[in-house]
Amino acid sequence: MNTFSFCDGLMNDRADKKAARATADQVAREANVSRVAVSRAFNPNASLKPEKRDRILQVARELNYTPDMAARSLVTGRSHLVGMIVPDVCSPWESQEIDALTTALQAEGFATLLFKAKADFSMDPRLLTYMRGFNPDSVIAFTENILPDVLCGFLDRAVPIYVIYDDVAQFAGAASGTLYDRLLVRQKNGIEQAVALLQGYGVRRIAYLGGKAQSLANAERERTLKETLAERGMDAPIVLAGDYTYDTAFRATLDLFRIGEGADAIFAANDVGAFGAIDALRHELGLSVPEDVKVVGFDDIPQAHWKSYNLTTVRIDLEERVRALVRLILMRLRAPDATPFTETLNTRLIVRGTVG
Amino acid sequence: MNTFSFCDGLMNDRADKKAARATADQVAREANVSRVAVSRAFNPNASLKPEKRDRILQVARELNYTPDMAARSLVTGRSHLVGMIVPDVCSPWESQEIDALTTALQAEGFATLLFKAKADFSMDPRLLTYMRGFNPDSVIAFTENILPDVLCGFLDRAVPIYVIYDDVAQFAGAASGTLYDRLLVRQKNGIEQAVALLQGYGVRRIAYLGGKAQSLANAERERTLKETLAERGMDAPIVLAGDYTYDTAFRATLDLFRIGEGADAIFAANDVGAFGAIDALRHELGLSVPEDVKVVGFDDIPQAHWKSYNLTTVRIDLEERVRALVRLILMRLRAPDATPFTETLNTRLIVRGTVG
DNA sequence: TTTGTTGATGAACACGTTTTCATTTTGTGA
DNA sequence: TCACAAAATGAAAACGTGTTCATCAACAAA
Repeated sequence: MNTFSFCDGLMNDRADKKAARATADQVAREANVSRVAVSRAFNPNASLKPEKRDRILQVARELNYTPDMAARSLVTGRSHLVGMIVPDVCSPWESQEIDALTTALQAEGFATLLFKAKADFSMDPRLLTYMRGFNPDSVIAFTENILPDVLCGFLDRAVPIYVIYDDVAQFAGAASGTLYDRLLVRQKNGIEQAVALLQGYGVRRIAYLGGKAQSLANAERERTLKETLAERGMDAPIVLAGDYTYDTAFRATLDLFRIGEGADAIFAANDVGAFGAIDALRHELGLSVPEDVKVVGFDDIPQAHWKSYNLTTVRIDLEERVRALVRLILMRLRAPDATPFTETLNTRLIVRGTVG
Repeated sequence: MNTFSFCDGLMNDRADKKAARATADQVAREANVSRVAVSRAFNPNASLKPEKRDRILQVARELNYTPDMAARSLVTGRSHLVGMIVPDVCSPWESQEIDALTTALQAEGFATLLFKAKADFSMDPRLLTYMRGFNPDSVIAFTENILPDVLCGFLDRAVPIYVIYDDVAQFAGAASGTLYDRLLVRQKNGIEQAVALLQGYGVRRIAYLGGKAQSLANAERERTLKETLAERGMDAPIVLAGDYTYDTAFRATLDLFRIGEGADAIFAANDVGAFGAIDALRHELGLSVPEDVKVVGFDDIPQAHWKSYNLTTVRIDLEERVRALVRLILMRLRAPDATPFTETLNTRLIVRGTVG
């Protein structure tokens, strides 16, 4: 129960095939054609007389026939599977991303193969080994401390790998060495707008409530915030440790005001953290938001517009991002050796009720 | 973009195999054994001299070899894939369930194959056709209006299918006709406790804020609530239409108090709906919870303990439920013809701050 | 030593497709 | 009608594995 029973422990008891699925041979026999014709009927670019194709598809429908993906994968080398490695499916932001990616990929004929990494963003090496067995055409990792190069070592076919740093996705192909396709998020815009707004309200002391320590997204946001404050001649932020969770953000905020010196505004590394901060301020410290303390989040998850929070937050457009990522994957699969692409997305501030 | 390009629109361009994965033949050659021996080395119950097995596994590690699941699936008839059909991955309850199921199944050597159904709980028939191609060993559907029998028609192998009604999971095997494995949730306990608590506070007029109309879970909860109220000699509830979303719950609550006659307590079909109701009461209607109106939810999602809501809710133990479901799947795969099993789970009230 | 039993071994087959290639059919213009 | 290109067709090979079956070695019991 505690460990994987993968790879070296699989039970390979043969399945009962009493109610076996229809095969291409059966369809061929029934329709008086060769098996090859059936195959061609299901491949739109193959040449086959239209009426013949129609008849075959008709018979296939009657027999409830579908090409077997395993067999197809074996000869084609394409599994039509996209592996996703996720530490926490419950996280609102990640679940949104999984949802949107699955929808988009499904429309392109790919199915999502979901794997759960460990909660600390790390990954059991055996998980990679296991995943490799399924031959995914591409891999998207939400796990920030497995670097593309490491992943590449395990997936030794030329599999496009995208590692999502929340902000950055990188591609690594065994062939392309250290050159990656990149999906970048320009944090600057949103943070710039947020800081300008705060400054307009006369905010002076800003606290940054961080995400997971290993998170590169978190590092990038912190760096950009510091840079922006400096450019505007404002004081450097007080940095609090966090881990993207509500509870940790809640406690960190309590500490900031009870033990520490407090702040005029809190910049949280993600929306869920912002919720924790808001609740600590309002329900435990007796402070009001935004009158006493202003709060800004990151992500703009659906919960951000709930009236209890009504959060002002820096938004990354999810649909745009997913479209871009899917486009990268498809292009890379089509042209494995093309020179690396780079797509850049913008962020912008969504102004709601927690500032001003 | 709008429709599936499944099945009849697949691009089957051959993948470049320049960096091909190691095959069992290569391992065999390198280790001076037959290919069969390699196969046996990876199947623990096969008989093979221990030292030979060790040597093979060693070579396999060096060559970074993993058995190809597609090939294995082809001959074995087992894909080690569990298909999940989900309308909304973002829903907190469903994402929790996906997360826990994936973790548990992964530990048993199964990977999760995720498909997205339409938002109205319905499913494109082509989605089933598509999924069938991957030969999942079992299917878990979160989509309430695809009945097991319909699913069975598409998956004509003896595939265990579990349809999750949030409260009820049923199994349908082509062989077993209309007899299902059943995973039941006893709603009665939790609702009983909630009603008793409300009655103790002198509540008289209760509103039931429903979930999706097609949802059987919703129907069951409404029915049980009515039954319980009747048993205790209380008035029948006012029933409001909903769809499990925050926004709809928010508006329904406004209507109830502005157009309708209001209520002393609101029973929401799920936690997210309860949040919508609470926010409408507090932030739009100027009423306080729990003093003016008491609110009870369903599910006990992680957000329920957030201070802004601190929701009193009827809990279904997720871990227990997932364990039971995985156990059912494994047993059914091991013994396809065994007589149907039934597991029953309980619910209980988690008392927090929205009542009392 | 002989017999019987158990465990290890590899050749051949099976799984359900796609693809290659040589062949046949169809269509088009002179 | 003929010649030629283009499209349609099916036989056979390939993909990478698990399993069956007959064989062989080893070892214990008679």
